[in-house]
Amino acid sequence: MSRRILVTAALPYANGPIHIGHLVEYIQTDIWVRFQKLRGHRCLYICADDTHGTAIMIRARQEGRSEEELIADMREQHVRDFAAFDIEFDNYGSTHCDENRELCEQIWKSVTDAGLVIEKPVEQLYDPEAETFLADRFVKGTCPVCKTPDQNGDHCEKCLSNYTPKELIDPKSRLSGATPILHEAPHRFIQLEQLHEFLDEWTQSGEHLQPEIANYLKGHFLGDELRDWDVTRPPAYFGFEIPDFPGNYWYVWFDAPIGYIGSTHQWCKEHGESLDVWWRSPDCEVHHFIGKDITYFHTLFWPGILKTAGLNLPEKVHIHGFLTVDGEKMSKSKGTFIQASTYADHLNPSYLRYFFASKLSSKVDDLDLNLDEFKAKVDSDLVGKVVNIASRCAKFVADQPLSNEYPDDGGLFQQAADAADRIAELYENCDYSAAIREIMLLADRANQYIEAKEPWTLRKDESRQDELRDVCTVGLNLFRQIVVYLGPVLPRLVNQTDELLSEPIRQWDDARSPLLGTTVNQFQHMLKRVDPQQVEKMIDDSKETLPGGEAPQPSTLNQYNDGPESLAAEPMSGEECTFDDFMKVDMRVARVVEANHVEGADKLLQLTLSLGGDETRNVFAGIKSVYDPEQLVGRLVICCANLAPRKMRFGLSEGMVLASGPGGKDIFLLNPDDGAKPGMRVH
RNA sequence: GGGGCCGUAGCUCAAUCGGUUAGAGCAGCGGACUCAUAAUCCGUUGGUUGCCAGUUCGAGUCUGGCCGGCCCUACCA
Repeated sequence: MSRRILVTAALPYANGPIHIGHLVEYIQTDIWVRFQKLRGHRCLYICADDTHGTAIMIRARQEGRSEEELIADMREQHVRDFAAFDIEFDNYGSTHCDENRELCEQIWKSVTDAGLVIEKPVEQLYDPEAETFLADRFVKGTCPVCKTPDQNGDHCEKCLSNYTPKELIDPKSRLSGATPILHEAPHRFIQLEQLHEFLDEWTQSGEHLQPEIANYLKGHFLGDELRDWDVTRPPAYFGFEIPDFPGNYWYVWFDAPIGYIGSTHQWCKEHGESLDVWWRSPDCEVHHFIGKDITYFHTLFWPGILKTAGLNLPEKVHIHGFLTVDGEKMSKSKGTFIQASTYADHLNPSYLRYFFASKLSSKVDDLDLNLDEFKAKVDSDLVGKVVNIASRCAKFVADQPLSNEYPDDGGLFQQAADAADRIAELYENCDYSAAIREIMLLADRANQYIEAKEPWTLRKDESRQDELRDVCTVGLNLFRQIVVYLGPVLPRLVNQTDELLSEPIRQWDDARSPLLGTTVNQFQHMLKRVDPQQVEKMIDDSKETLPGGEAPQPSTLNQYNDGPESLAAEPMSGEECTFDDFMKVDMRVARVVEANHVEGADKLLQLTLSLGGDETRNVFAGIKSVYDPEQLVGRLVICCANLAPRKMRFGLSEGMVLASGPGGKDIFLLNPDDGAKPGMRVH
């Protein structure tokens, strides 16, 4: 029975390039879609760029062009990157399109009519110069708890405390540097709580979500009242204006998932189909593939909206974990923050498709790209086992036809044909790694068969040429079965096999009947081993392209705009320091009780530090270029109190004041947060 | 602080409802072969299932505690 299936992958944000972390999802989804199509189902792979929000607006301003120009540019890059990895969308749209706007309006009307929308005033910091409200991460200031300057609007890196931007001391806009003003504006909220009962049932039914996700929702959200969702933004904002709320815009997270439908609508218009067939039909299964970071939106908010608007609920939300590289978070400094285009410059995308497939399961676990394992797996499985089968058979029958009758192979072909359902079920359940294991088992058996039949011996005997042809007929048919099963993962290998055997693979069931009498063409190399030098180059290139380049992600990594210059100027020592080593250095809070110029010294100031009580240290510090003695008296500093005393030209120095910076005008004394007392040890 | 997930061979992972002697692949080691991209084939080493207790005729699996890792959340579950 043929199914109608609509598949989506999460919409990448139009604020940065695609990297290999993104690719886990798009490849996982692409494999699933190709699998469904190969099985003969009607299946659409829908995606789009997510284009709205403050970040896009700000970036467009910084680059001096319109948002439309920016997102058109990004979309082009994204499309190119996806194509390089054989990720084949049926439609790749944009949330900034007429179709999406219409759908937003319709759906908004539905949730409004259902009585879910409520208006409440929201106080937020407003940048009077940039004329926009500021999201928390666009405000900086001094932490209200520990008084550390230059902290984010909602969270202090130093003392890890959370607060609201309103509490921030001396707040500044990151956009214009202006002091933000507290403004109140009306926002509209969706009262998700009204759908609580439905969401309980839908998430806990066991049919739509992985069990760990259902548990997570139950524990984190559903046990309590669901919070109202703020889904509108006052100007200025790049998005769609709301018809019944003039001057205000839908929050990007409202129109982003609707983009799935908007993009489908575009496809429908092009193909003369009705949108209802895909989104308002019990006969259509909707499947979303997403990363675990956006679980909430897709498992609570989004089903709630769909339900209210009378649209198809997802049959399944497939959630995957994050990608790590060599066991760690992707890192720019280590060169493991690898962009799709950088990868494609050096390595064959099929490798990555295969590697991801061999690691992916239906669980939410993170997936590790260990580069040694990557090479070992591709070399051993794909080149050594799979392609090798064709490589060791094809040349014996090049430019000749295969046998007209399928020879006795001891049941091998039938055995592999019987695996079709089992492998299909594994693909269907997203247990790709298990499917790959099954398929590799078939490859092992095929190699064993060839080993036993020794076609290279047969070739030498004129009287056994029919036998040789039979052996190759078996070998190449076993190879072709494997290629059918790997087809969703490796479309290029399918094409190469089509050419070799002059007969295209069209469907999953091609694995059930052998190919006979077809002419075998000259064998061409299908896949090379992974070149370790290229892997290295890719890592090197990833180190170079990022600093100063375009912001890859609106993540914490770059929202502070901290460049690598300081670290580069003074690289890490690379030497490890044990805890005991560290404890040998006795650092103390100290108060500067006296500070004087030193006659004849160009850079030095003489400081008298008090460690409390009678304990003092005489210290010469090279900070004259920046600090006046007057401003130092009374302040707290950190000093090393057990540094061996050193006789200097101007006297004995009994310690060292801690400061950072390259020198000259750039010297920054360390100071403890309020509350610290002279004499306290620094741990 | 609270919660979730996880811990099985050197590495990556299996093991149905609690059921026989915990299995594969890769790596390693020994051999064979020489068609094939230094590929392949045969054989083989390798385990206190993180630790401790408990339930049970029987525990990798269930319960409690501890250790370690990842993640989510935060004067909330």
